[in-house]
Amino acid sequence: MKSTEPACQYELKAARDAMEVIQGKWRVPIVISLTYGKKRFGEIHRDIPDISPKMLSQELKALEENKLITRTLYDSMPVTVEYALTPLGMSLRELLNELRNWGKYFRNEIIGQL
Amino acid sequence: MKSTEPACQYELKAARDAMEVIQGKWRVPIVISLTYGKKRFGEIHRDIPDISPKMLSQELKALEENKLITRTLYDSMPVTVEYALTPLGMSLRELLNELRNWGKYFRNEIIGQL
DNA sequence: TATCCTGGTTACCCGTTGGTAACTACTTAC
DNA sequence: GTAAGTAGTTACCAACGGGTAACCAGGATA
Repeated sequence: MKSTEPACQYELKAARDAMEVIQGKWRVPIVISLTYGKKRFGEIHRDIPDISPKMLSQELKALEENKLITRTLYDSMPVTVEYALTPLGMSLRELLNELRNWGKYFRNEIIGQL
Repeated sequence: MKSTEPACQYELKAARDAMEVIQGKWRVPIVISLTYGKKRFGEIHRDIPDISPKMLSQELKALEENKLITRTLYDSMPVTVEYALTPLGMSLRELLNELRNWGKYFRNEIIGQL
């Protein structure tokens, strides 16, 4: 009996890399919010009303460290900050599409039956 | 200023549904292992050497509850148990592909630069 | 002078996730 | 009798993720 799939190991590592970046309750929602265009802190917050400022700030930092978003500070009258997806962040589009598609499918198949 | 994207709310919910099912350190690896065909407990364990039997058992139960996999017990000489993807589980293929593709891309773009 | 807007930070707490080690039960092989 | 392979279970514990509430600073507005 084959003990393991050799190719499997490499595929597993790639999937884990991706999950590490996406993992957690808030990163996917934040990135999705930014796919509609650059936004300010408060605008993202209004897109995701149940996130606390602490988590939003923390997760934005993590996304910036992973080069998925940029943070731009404007020295306007009431200091404004704009967050935007980098090309790398935008490259998540397809993955996020699949995520949403499958989420809808799953809801119809399983959750809908309850 | 627009306070929120109306369509965004529905999209966010779908993505969250999907993430809830996939979330955690081990579910994606387990499902990927099973995309290579039905497997026994020990075979999955050999595909994912760093998972403990406790976690493997626990996550297999969770995946079964979400109707992604089936568990079949065979009354053979040394009791064997086979896990296999359901059609719903197989419907994750595209999502998992995107996950792996993006993981490889991310590794090249970011991790590779370090 | 007080309040609101901007965009956060800090301290504290709790529940879940996941890790380790040991143990179970049955059968076959040495 | 002892080990090894089947498929797990149990108890105990540490770390992290995330929630709440309060607070901060600067400028504008009333």
